[in-house]
Amino acid sequence: MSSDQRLPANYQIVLDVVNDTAHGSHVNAQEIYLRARLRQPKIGFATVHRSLARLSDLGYVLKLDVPGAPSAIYEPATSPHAHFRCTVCGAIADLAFALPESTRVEIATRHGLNIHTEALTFSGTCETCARETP
Amino acid sequence: MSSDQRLPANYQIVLDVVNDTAHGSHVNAQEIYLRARLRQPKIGFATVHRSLARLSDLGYVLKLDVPGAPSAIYEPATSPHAHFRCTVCGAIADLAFALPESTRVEIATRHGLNIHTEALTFSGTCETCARETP
DNA sequence: CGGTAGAGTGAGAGCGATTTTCACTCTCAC
DNA sequence: GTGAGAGTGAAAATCGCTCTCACTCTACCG
Repeated sequence: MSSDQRLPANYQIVLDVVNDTAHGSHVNAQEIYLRARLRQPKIGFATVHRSLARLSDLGYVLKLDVPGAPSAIYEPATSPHAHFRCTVCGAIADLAFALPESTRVEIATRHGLNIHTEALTFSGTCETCARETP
Repeated sequence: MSSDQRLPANYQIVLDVVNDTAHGSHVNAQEIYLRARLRQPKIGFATVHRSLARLSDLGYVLKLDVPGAPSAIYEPATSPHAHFRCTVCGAIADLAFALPESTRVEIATRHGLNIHTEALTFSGTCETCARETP
């Protein structure tokens, strides 16, 4: 939290928007743009994208590329966890699961890789959709 | 391999192209289009995409949405494994690793989900790039 | 105080992957 | 042979996202 003051005002607004996201909800850039406009009506689309890219680089927010979803989604940077996407309703949910550190290390070692990030996404039908679409 | 005969000729061509892919290589739709044209010069771009979508639905090929990659990539449907993408050179590699069945079942049960597919992708730098970009 | 270099900005054009549209062509059960 | 339905290719459309460019803002120098 030390260098927050150094963020340009707009970046801070975007960061706030993402962080004000309800826990477990997932917003895309379009949605973030709309919400940021409520706080700073003149902010442009490009700026939101630029901010998200930078914030993601800095590790302040998490960018997710979910297979099947039309656009990237963002969430506050929290502890690593997996995601689930319902192929029927498109909803995305957090799953409290992360690969054990040891597994990642072993894979990296075995293949001579430097692993920085991991993305684990499941797809299928959620409880609700499974009931409605048998 | 039972119902292959029922596939429209073009779909079969696209399937063949993907299956003729060198083991471990990863091709995108553009590349598949070019290769399919060698076998059937009149095939259109739309048809290739349509074929891939259907073949992917049928489980004959695997569609991968790799975070950071500009386009989806395809590979023959084989046993499940993870992928690695080098953020420097963009190369994609197969990793012989899959989540244990039990883990998937447990997550599905705990959250009341029907999990059909899982996608596990790591990002970082490959051995070569790590050497060249210290 | 100006004065200015460099980062940041918004609008709109541009881009690349994929999808849609549409009129045409096949296939095949009858 | 014929008609319905699936398949097809070209071109246009869509859609997220990135780039460009002229302008503005900020921070620091003198």
